[in-house]
Amino acid sequence: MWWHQHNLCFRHPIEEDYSGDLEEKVNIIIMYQTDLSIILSCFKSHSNILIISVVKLCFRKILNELSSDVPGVPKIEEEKSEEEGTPPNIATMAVPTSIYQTSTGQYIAIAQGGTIQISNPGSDGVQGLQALTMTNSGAPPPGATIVQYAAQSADGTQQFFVPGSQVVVQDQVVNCLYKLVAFCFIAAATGDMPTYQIRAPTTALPQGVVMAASPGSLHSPQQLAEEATRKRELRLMKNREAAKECRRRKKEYVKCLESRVAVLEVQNKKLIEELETLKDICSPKTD
DNA sequence: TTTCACAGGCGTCAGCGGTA
DNA sequence: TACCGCTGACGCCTGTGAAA
Repeated sequence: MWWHQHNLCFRHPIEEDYSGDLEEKVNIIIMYQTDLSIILSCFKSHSNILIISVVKLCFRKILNELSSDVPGVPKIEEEKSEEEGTPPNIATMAVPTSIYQTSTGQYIAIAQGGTIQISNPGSDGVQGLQALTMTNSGAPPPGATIVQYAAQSADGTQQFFVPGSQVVVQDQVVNCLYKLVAFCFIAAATGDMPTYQIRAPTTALPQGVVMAASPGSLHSPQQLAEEATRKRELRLMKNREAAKECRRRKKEYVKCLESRVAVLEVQNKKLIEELETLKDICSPKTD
């Protein structure tokens, strides 16, 4: 069977594949899922040549990726004769206008029309499973950006607002979008949209805080010392609140990642089952 | 009941990056 | 350049469950 002739095997990502980092776990699962999706789509198009090429490409990438991180996972040698350049019959896809790679290796593709596609290291090209569309029209709060999220497995498109001030630059955009994606995965999985607030930076002082006089109005060393003490207490109080908020966000983020892992593992299992079924159908009966 | 290990939360400090 | 917010790291405190 070509399956085994090409030293390919399919298995669900196991715990040993992960180094314990939750984000890495999510990325590895997405990687598997993306590649499985490509393989499945090839299966459905009944092109065995295409299947072999794509499967080899996908799994060499997966195994080589794992072999660099996980001891005991063998590398698959490059087969330049087949893989160099774009094979003439290999699937073609719409190429977005702009592709960026972040410092974490994620690919961000911005297509015409504003759709943002997120792909991960090890996935093939820019065929991301997530798509985000950002627009600034309509009637959202002033300065806000509408973010539409659509996943292949989601029933419908979710929509929510992100304050304009939260749209920052470079990797922070990626982090922000990834959190939104994780959040929407849960929403898509549970079928409802939980309450979620991106809080605007507070400008009001907490109760009990008294604004100090300007330094120019202080004269004696005692007044200067009191001013320094007030400033320190104010700074400590603000930092205390910031630390609480930071921990709350971190817990929420970890919960999102854990939920997403659960959802992706279920989806992976279904994809593998579907793949096994199609494999039996497509395999020669003599094998 | 007491002791101990562990987890989780909190306050603080330090360092980094963004901003005016 | 000073200021500010965010976050990792550290130490402390408290609650909890298991073992003696």
